[in-house]
Amino acid sequence: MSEVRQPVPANDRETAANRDDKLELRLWLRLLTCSSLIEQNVRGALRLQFDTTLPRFDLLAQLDRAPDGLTMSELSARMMVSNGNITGLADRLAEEGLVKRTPSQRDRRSSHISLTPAGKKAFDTMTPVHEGWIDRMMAGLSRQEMQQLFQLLGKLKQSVHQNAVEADEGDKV
Amino acid sequence: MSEVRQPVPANDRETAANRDDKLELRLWLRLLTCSSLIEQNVRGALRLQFDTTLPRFDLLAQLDRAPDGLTMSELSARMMVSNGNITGLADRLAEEGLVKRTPSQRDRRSSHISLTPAGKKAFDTMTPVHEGWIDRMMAGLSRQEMQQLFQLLGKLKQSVHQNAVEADEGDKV
DNA sequence: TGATATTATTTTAAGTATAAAATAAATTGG
DNA sequence: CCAATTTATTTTATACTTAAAATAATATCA
Repeated sequence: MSEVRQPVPANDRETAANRDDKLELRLWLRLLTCSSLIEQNVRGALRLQFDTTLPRFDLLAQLDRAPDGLTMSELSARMMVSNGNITGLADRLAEEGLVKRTPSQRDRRSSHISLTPAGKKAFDTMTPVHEGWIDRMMAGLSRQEMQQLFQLLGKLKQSVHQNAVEADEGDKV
Repeated sequence: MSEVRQPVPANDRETAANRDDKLELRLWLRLLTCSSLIEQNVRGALRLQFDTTLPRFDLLAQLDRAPDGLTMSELSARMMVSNGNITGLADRLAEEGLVKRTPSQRDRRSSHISLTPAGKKAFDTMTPVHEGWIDRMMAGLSRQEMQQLFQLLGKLKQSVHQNAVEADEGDKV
């Protein structure tokens, strides 16, 4: 009847998971929903506007913040993915001429990955646009809400580190 | 010197990304860090304790909450992954005898996926343990902090839906 | 020293994920 | 009714991701 369609809740992980579930579980599902939502948006936009992927952009971003380059292990830790994953990603980006490997002098096992000029240029083109996407997606939150969210997520992060299910080394925060 | 090692900040996406970055970006990186952390923990625990994977568990969980089963499209929407992904996952789980496809009577294009008794049993074994992992990882937050976080993430979710970069249909919440 | 352990990376195999094209069935509008 | 469109799913090709094994180099310490 009406020409104005009412907003309809999107179907996501929270759809059928509610009332009777514990707060912890609902919180996790909502956190995952938010994270996935933003990730999908960024992923799609990177593909459409720059014909690249999120892992590639992420790797370039890590390198941009580390002018002296990073080892494979450091990249693996910061991006929180497996070693083998980084090997493949770095291979592809090196093929495209965006990153280069420099063998370490002190340790012949490791090498430093860094941006090539082409890689730096590509990243510098993308990053302000990327930042705009993030700003836009968070536009519905006030400054204060963002700060509060940031602080609460900091607490959550600490809690997960302290109570990790496995690999509980006890000395990471 | 001391026998008591001091906690050392873990290296993650936030490591080199700070001071000079905008709040929005830092918030996104922290959100992604939290999400990845929990995900990795759950993934590892599922593998160690039940020799299964997160996508499989996730699909079973979705079906458990929908006793009448779900179509491929519904699963795809709720798990926020592509259609083709669901096809493959459902194929593997069907091979393992945990889910079954029932052709729809009304629409010959679609089928309903549902848990088999074996699938239900497997899920019922895993879910209380899974819930314990989540509870444990969130143990550092008070009830009130969890509620606040839940509420703020709700706002964020809404904001992302409203300001999506692409596929902005304008009628989903 | 030299055996042992640890660390850094790559390789392998399998699974997970996407986008795009293909297939097939249902819906819509003339 | 029927041509055109939309919808549901699968297929294809490629990329990403992991865990585990393999390699190779470094560190440790009796």
